[in-house]
Amino acid sequence: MTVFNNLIVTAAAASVWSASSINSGGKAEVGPSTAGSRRAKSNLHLDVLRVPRASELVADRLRSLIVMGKVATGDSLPSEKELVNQLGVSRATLREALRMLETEGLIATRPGPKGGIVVLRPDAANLTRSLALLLQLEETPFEIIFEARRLLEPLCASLAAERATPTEIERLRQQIEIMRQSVGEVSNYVAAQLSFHLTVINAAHNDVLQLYTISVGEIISNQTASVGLTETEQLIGLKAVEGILRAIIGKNGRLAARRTESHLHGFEIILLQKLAVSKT
Amino acid sequence: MTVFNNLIVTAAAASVWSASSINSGGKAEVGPSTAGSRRAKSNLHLDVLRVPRASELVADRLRSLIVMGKVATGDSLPSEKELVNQLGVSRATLREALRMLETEGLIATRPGPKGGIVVLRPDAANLTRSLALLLQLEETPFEIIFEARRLLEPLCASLAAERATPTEIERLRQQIEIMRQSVGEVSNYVAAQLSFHLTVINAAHNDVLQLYTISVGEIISNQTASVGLTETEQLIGLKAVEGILRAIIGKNGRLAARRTESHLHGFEIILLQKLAVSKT
DNA sequence: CTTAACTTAATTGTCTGACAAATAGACACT
DNA sequence: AGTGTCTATTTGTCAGACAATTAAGTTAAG
Repeated sequence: MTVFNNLIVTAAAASVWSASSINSGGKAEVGPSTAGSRRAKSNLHLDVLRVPRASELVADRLRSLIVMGKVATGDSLPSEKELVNQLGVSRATLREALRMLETEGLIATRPGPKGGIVVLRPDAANLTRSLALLLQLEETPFEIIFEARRLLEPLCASLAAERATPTEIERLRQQIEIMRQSVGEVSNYVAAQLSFHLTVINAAHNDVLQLYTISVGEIISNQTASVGLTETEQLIGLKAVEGILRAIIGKNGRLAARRTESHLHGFEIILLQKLAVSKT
Repeated sequence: MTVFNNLIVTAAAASVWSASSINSGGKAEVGPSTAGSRRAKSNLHLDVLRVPRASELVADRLRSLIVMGKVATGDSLPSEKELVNQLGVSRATLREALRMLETEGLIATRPGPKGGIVVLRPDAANLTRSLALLLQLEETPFEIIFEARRLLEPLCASLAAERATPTEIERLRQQIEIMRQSVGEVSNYVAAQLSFHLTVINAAHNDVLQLYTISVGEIISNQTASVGLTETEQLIGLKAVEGILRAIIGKNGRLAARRTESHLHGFEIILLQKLAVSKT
């Protein structure tokens, strides 16, 4: 159970990985053979010196406090006045740091007594925002996003079949029961189905996969929240999730994956049709 | 080829504050049955009113400009002075907005003439940061992160086998050639292998999957960049990627996936051993 | 002619002090 | 019980000043 010590890379250098972002081109162009300079060039390679701003340093310090667990979720940080005193920076600088941490989903601020700076527990929402931004800029089409979910969620279902605890299976059962009872009331039905999916994803017991699947799912449901479902469609969905649950109970990962895939696929077809209609 | 219109959800709803957020318990406790109030309670449900800050509105406006393509990547936004004039807000407010956009990876600022506010093309790095933050807070163990990559990258390989273009296959060939020539020079070898992996991931032609696989890969290689590889290990790796390429050329998705999985698995075992050693 | 040192101007980075706005609580009034 | 009013606290915004950084031009020395 080895745990990473320091996953977060402070904005310093450019990460080796995404050398030239998503643009597949990426000529690299590393060669030090650009010119025949007279003076002998030493091979010593120095990274460019990034001079950090005060506001970045403040953000780093406060972020450390939070991820180190020095302040618990829900606790308040000292007021801006106190932080200004303790850190020895101006309020403007401090506030710029606070906006950064806020954008990272680590804190929230509110005016008034009893207000102040509160530590949050970041959830998948930030991941979703980052992803949405990138997809928007790439003008990624619908179908690609659907495809990604159709590949990821079955993976989760497969793992869930191996790993789901009795408690989780019981919860899945309850959620199906709620779905059955709320056939006809679209918003309740949809909410219950969402819970079912989330529980399956959770039962995969892999945080990374879980976060990914949730965030691609959030993007889709943000876009499709408005479309309704007929009662027939709801009944079909109900049957599908029952089949998924049976596969999970039977610890049949392949079957769970296949059923999840076809469930999602069926849904996507319906959604795409309705969206196409509502656009005209 | 339907494309989403507006993927980005502006921070509006989701009253981060007292909504109990992620606290797994999540009893919800919404029921309007808390008391037997005499006066009839209407069922009307109103979301809490989020009063936006000026700085948030400014950030939204500028973000729109960028994602709408009104300003191209690499271009400069007007200087702070001009923006202050045009938007009618104080410089402090503007600068808080700029820090938010900067945290989102949309802009960078630099002092001096020829400096200013330049528009960036966000890449996977932000996604990686968000993910790293979440994993650090959850204290997600090594093995889970490895597992995620071991599930995602074979998926990419499988898709790549179906979809890789001749150009991409040619590039893969070249990268293997570079790997072969740089056996013995660890850093060059590792860089070439990285390029190979990135090209495979690219060839899957699914942006979402691509971004996910890259970001989990970045997290891993940020942590393991320091460990070296013996010449024997490099030769094993070389054989492995040759096998993957053959499977891709043969359009055999399953085989490509299986070989990628075992390649990664072999690597992980080596890495975990070396990390365990270097910790003692 | 090349190189080094200096000046200049443009832009972001930081600081200070002030006031506005939002909010929780106490208190008086009906 | 409810409603309005005051008060104190905290964040939100503003205005103005100066410091730090940097690109380009200018001058002087070799």
